[in-house]
Amino acid sequence: MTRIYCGNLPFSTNDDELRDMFEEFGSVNEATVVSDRETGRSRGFGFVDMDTDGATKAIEALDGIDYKGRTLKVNVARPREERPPRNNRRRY
DNA sequence: GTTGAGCGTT
Repeated sequence: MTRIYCGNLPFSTNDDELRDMFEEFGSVNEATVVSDRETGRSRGFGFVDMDTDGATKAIEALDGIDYKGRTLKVNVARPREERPPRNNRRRY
């Protein structure tokens, strides 16, 4: 299984649409469009978890293509960034 | 609009 990052998505793209466009290259385990937790709006990128061979094919096929006026950026995802504690006020 | 979350215990 490989995690894929898909950036520059139109705000109109949903999890299901993202899954559907990757399904044609392999079995998608999980497809998620990231939304801002505080606004509920799409952040314009998402992640797809699928079979490694399908992921490779999908990256080659989808990276750089035009999708609804947006040039998609598709590549293997980086590990999730560590979040600093939000409930810890800075104190000096 | 470019690399996800949670909001005290999985």
